[in-house]
Amino acid sequence: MADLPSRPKPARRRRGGKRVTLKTVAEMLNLSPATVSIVLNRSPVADSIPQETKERVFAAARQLDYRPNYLARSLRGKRSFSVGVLVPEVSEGYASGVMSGIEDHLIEGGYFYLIASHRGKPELLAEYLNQLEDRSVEGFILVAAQIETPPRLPTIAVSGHRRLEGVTNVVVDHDKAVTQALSHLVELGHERIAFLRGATDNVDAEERWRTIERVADQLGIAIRPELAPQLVGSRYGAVFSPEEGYQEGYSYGQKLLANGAVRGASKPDFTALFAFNDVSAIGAMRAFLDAGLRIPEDVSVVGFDDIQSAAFHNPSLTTVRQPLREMGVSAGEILLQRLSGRGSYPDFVTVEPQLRVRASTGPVRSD
Amino acid sequence: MADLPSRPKPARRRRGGKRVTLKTVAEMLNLSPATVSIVLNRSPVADSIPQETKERVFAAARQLDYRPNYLARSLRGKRSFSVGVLVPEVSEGYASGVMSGIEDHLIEGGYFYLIASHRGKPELLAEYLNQLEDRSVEGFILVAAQIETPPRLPTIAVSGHRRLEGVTNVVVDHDKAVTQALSHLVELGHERIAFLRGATDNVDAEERWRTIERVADQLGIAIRPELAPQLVGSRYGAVFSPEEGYQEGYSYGQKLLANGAVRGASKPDFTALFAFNDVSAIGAMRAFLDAGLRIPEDVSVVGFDDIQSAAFHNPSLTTVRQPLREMGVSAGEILLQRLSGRGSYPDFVTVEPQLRVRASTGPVRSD
DNA sequence: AAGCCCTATTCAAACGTTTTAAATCGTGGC
DNA sequence: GCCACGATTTAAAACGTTTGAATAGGGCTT
Repeated sequence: MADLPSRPKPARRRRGGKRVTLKTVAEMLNLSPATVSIVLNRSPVADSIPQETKERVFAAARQLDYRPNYLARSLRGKRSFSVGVLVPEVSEGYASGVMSGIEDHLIEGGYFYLIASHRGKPELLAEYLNQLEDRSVEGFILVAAQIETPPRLPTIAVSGHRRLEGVTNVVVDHDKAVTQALSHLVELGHERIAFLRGATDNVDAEERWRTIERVADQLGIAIRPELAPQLVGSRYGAVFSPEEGYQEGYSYGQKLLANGAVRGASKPDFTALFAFNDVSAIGAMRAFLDAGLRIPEDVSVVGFDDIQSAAFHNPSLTTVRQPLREMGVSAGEILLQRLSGRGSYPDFVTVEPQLRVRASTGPVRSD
Repeated sequence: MADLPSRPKPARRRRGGKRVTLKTVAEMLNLSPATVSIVLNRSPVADSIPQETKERVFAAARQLDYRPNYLARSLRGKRSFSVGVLVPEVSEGYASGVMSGIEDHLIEGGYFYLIASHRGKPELLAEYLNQLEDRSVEGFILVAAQIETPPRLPTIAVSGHRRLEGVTNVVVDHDKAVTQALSHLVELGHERIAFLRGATDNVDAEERWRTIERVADQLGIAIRPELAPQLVGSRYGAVFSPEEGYQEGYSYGQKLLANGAVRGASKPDFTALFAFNDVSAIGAMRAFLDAGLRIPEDVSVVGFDDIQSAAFHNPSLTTVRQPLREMGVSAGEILLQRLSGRGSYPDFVTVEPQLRVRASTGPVRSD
């Protein structure tokens, strides 16, 4: 790869205008295609071929700029060196974060990936799984996808949750994530905390909420249902767009202010918000600011994910970072391992969250 | 597609455990694979096949859940129904915006796409172009990629600039974009305007700057070199990351404050900034805010792109929206047309920018 | 009855690999 | 002079499809 740029312009087509194939190379050397193939692939049988012949083959291949035909090779060898990646929407921050990591090991390992957006629709997801299988992908990486039945091929689910036959789940350690966030608030003196719960169609929502209930209980935090509304999400059929997420966060922020309103007081009956994700946190912050509240003096806000803009918001957002890129890297890596087929594979791979303390959280003020 | 979910679980493998192939179907019907293929593909020759036979074929195919093997079909037919997409980095906002549109028509047209990130490195780009060509893609879509020589396959360049043989460029109308932005500032009374120029490795930088010089001249705006520094960008070899972009915007914001400092005054010698893009605009805004300036009272800021977080920033960012998704849609559409090979194709396709006026711009104050 | 055109279907090659079993060819042992 | 043998190399099948040429049967014309 390093020497590519300096290499002279490749021929790739023979003088006749025909593609350079194994046969072309073989004819040039007065050998058979079989021999050339064996040498070029360094197949075990190549041991019995004298060094001198090998060198002739390599030289000829280089001279003609022979490039094996992938389709033919895959057809014969039943390996396509491709995997399918299914995301809700490529432009959505969570998915694109994960995607950026997927590539790392896959391409090194000689794999490329085909992408499709399922837009949260189960029927589209099913359809694409079929189409990609028809295209002979060797495995799948699913990001934020709900599946009931395991695909027929080796599959890695990023932030999946179910234990399914043949599926490896790459998940963030929710217990640690939630504990970090809530402990941070507790240390700052917060006791009355509001929450935004994830929508039912979000793969992480249920697990995370269960964890929150458990950890809150351990820390002695009471959860008041009217201050823990569940986001609706974009539902099946809608395109997942961050704009909608912000809007939803905004309106739920207003809702929280209404539900937590204290007669005669300018401040609501909670001092902190733990949102389901950064997008909704930012929307809610905006609602708080618009209502004349100060952040973090009046209300502290904690998000989840650490999307790109979280750090550059004003005020910058304290959040639990999910290492999206690393999760993508793991997914690619594990799929590669599974495809090379050595033995067993894990059901779950857990990655570590990290609390990023920024400007949106501060100590409780008792004025 | 609509009836897929309700369809009973497909067999896809025959009782023997062998894949269902054309031959399987043919044998079941006592016909030859050729006939089955002709019928299933509705090839012209199928006219001479009686309706009754056709129906038998369709029925058998459905019953066995026959799915043609893509690799075999592509090998034979020399069409892979795949295209290659090259972006700087999938998680980068510009690229993912475009990507989300690319998919629309491609998948409808039976195409999938393979993605790779060139990370701004020409040698990686060249390498991937080769690898994808080896994989028999039928064409390319390049996003924010610098190429000197045209690829061997039909290519659409999104925000390319050069006129290259075989390449269709999808570009935003820079003249309109710049005119809208600068007119807006002029209408607000701004005369002393600072700029951030795009880095040399950015495909849009040169074109946009030339346009700015021209339009500024028309509008009677003087460009002062010390207030129009050029961003350095991530240079070849670095991963394109928004974080770096923000940081760079921040430090260039500080630089502008230094260059534009007026002895004894608390405000700099410019009342507005037209940044190269939203990321640098947001970084610079942060620098201004940190320096105690108010936005837009002391300095108005205009960005470019309208990335997702522009609207939700505080203050929200006035910017020139590039219809990224639409540009992706166009790219996919045009490539599809070119692949289906009807006649000639355009060199350039221009899309319309749109000024989004938000809270970061306001009238000049003379206090 | 030969020739001919239709209709319905099939043959066989081709796409470019990989792989297994087998062919070829000295060579040395007996 | 025969045979086994190691060392090289190859023929041929297989992967699953598409397609242009070919076939078989039958009815129709002259």
